[in-house]
Amino acid sequence: MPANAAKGRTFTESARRAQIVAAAIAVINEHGYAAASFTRIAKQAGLSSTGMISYHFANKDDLIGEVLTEATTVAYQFIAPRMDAATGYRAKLRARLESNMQLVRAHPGHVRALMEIAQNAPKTPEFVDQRFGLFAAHLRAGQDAGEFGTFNADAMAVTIIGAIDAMVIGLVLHPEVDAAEFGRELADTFDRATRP
Amino acid sequence: MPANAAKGRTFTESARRAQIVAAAIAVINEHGYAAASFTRIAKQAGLSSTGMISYHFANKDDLIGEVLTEATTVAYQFIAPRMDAATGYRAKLRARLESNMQLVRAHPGHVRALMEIAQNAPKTPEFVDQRFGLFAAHLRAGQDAGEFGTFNADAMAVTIIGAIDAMVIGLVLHPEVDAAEFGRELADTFDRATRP
Amino acid sequence: MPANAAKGRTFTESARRAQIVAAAIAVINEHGYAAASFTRIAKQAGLSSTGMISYHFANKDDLIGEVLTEATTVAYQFIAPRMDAATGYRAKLRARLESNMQLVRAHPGHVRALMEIAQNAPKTPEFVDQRFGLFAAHLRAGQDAGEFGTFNADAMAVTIIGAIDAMVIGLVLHPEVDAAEFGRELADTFDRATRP
Amino acid sequence: MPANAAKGRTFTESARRAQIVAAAIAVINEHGYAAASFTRIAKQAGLSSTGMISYHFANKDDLIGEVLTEATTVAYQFIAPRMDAATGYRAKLRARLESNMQLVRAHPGHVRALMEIAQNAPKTPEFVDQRFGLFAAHLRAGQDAGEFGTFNADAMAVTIIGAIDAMVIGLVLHPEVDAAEFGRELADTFDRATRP
DNA sequence: AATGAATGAGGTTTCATTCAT
DNA sequence: AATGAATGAAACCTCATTCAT
Repeated sequence: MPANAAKGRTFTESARRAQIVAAAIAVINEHGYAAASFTRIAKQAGLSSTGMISYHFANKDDLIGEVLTEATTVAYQFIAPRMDAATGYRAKLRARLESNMQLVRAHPGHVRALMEIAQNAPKTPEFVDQRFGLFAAHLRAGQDAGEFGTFNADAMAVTIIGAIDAMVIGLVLHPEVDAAEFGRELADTFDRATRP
Repeated sequence: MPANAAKGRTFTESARRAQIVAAAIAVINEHGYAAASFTRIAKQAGLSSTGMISYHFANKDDLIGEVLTEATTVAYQFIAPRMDAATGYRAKLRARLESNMQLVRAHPGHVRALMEIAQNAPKTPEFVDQRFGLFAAHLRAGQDAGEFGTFNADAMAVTIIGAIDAMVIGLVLHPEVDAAEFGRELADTFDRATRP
Repeated sequence: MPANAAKGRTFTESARRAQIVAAAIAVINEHGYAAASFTRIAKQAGLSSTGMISYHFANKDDLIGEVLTEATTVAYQFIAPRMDAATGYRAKLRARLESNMQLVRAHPGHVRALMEIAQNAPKTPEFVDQRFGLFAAHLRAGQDAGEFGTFNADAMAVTIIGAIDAMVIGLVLHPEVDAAEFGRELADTFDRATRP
Repeated sequence: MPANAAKGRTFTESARRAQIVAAAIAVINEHGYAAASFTRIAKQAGLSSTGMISYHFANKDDLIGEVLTEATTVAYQFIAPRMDAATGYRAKLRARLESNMQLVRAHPGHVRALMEIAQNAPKTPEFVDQRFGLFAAHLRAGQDAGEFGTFNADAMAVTIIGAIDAMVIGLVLHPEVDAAEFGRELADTFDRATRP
């Protein structure tokens, strides 16, 4: 009687969850979030019943939440080291923007799923707020350090996040575009915009 | 037997369509696009059955299309004169950005619906592409005129559009925020970013 | 308040009915009986509302009945003189079968409609029974006159009617087939089968 | 989540499918094909919802297809051995016709359903064509063997099939008629018609 | 630990018919 | 004589979830 039995998960249990999450990501990529029903996910995962999914996840939110966690983890593991390698708020911002665009080509499936869920799933404000908070804090710290100029950090955070997401979606939809170049352009844009 | 009877619309017919469109906008605002079912819209409009909606609109796409038309018309009528009043590509860009944020407070329902539909409805890439084309053309023309600096106009167009949408959504979700100020910040941001 | 106001029909009334019947026949030919809804018929007739149809016909059965009458009348007027021109039961049977197949090419629309209705409409047993009675009587009379051999007239009537309908449908579906030839073959078949 | 889960069917699953197919046959017999809605079939089967049917069958075509398979199987198993027992094309034709009429009394429900579906369902031309092909081939082979006389085999095939179907329907509608006798009459008719 | 079966609400759409004007 | 508007039942189908085994 799992379905999140107090988080103490056996090996099999974890494997099953991972398998289902992977299937969900695949389905979202192929058909979009709206079409990611339990039925389709089960079929994709080669499961014979949707009951299987309900057994391992408390409900759909639980599953989608896990997909979100998986996707953000992948993103984080890609972006974080690249930011760490950069020195200073300005350079870190550039690293963030450029690596985010490279991520689109490195893990297209996860990125696409992330975007679809963020846009369409009903329950993601906390996810949005968290991202916003991190950006705003970075900008304010950079301003305090004198690396950034004068601007409303909240407004700028929203602006940058929106720009990132739009460009990510654009790159996903247009695989022929040079992601690295667009990433540099994006970084240049906000480098100019945040200059002291 | 309407449902788009060759466009020749009666007074009553037009009134009902408008009423239903208004109800759809209200429902989308309250529950989001995904939950905007005929049943909910009918209830919101005080209609006794969904058959009523099907009678006046050929199908859901037809209804959503009308909502989109209505919302974009409202937006256009708000923004266009403010852009016209500005002189030069740079000033027009600022007017566009600032008025777009004022629009959020002037017509919150229409803006919210517009965003929800653009993000969630399956049939809107043309709408997206059109907006992108207009922005890219404006930027290129401004570059040719020497008002803007050197940058990839496509990348910048995506960036600006994403920023607009994100800020609009942010303002919608946070009514306490000073939209005019955020609009000015947004305009300042891209004024710096596009400077020659 | 017509809808069969005691059969006393004005000129306009009759014209309207005829127009609607013609539209119904056209729709049945294009989309089949099952798709012959009031909505489609009204559109075909260039009417702005299905109310118009309900106004002139008591209900759908009434309309379909009129279509049936119209089609059978056309068929009768084509076949009757050709039977009359033939002498004797045997020759008349041949004339009936051959002319019926020629009718398919002469009035394809009416024939198609007739078949569709006879097969699909729920309320046509009387029509079927009437046709059966006429055939059986003809066969029995021919037997009494010594022109036909010994057989169960009822069974033969059913057999012939079924053969006619199947061949009609076949000809309708295969316009390239020589209807006159198939008509002769059909006549030959039952000439042999009914020979004394 | 069945609905044709790659054909690997459980016992329960098969039982339910059979139950639903049986209910569909019963409904078609009582109310005709057009009225054989999921709702009515579910009620007939004692099921509480139409979702149940959708769960076991991919869609209505799937269900109707199964009904058709079931009915043709029953018919084949009745007719085939009787044809096999006969020697020569002429005798086999007689066996076919006579046994087909006996089948009406042996399995009235299946026969009625078969007729209703063949006539009314949209997706059955292949079924019709196949039957036609078999008959035409039999007739031609018999002609080549010198057992049948000279006639257009295609025309004769259509004729015989039409006669069969009409008589089947007639027998279904008139239970008091002696099916065996009518079967013999039918066989006699085409025995004379195809004689060399 | 897992599965197959079932459920019932909800989705959009089409339909014939009614009625006030 | 005609029309536009409305109705509500019924259609097929999909969904997330539950439960006995």
